[in-house]
Amino acid sequence: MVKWECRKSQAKKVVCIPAPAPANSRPTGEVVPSDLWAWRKYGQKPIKGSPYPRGYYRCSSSKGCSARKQVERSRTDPNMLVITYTSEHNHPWPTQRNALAGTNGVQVKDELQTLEPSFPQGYRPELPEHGSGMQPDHDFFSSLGEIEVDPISMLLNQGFLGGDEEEDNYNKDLDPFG
DNA sequence: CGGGTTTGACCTGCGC
DNA sequence: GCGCAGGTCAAACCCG
Repeated sequence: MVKWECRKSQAKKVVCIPAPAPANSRPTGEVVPSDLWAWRKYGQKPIKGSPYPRGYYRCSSSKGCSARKQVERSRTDPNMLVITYTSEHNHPWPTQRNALAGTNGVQVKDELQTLEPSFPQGYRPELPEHGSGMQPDHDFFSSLGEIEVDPISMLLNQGFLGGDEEEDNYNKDLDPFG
């Protein structure tokens, strides 16, 4: 499901997820399931070999965050989205989406708790607490990859994907179109 | 008014 | 060296 590519000393994570109902997507944009991080789109380009454009997003949760992600639609499976994560967040969790609510800074947890019931295996994301300070190169994101589970896959694994067949299919025939 | 999205231009890397 | 394709920037626009 999750693939890590360690080229040029930079980890790149590629995840394949089923695209939400087309009716949900915007005319020119792709609707991406919330992965708890706040993303700001900064570009879009048509990709050669793919009839669908690719969107470029940056993390807007934190100013100095270098986390980026690319969202493109699989051309073998128009109903599938391929999200590529580049770099990682240099901050724990969104500081302007839930934590900023003012009520408290643990609302993020609430969101995860909602997901928890779907994970009988007992997966519990380690939410870095905002008081313990955050390391510039926190391994949080990486650890997600180690266990091959991350917020977005969590959302999708709930039932969208029956298995890895779709992903496998995507990876083995990448050239039916030339 | 601020933040996010859209969209064209610009820059860079790679293959021929 | 040139052209292509991918990636990023930045200005304009839109929405809450």
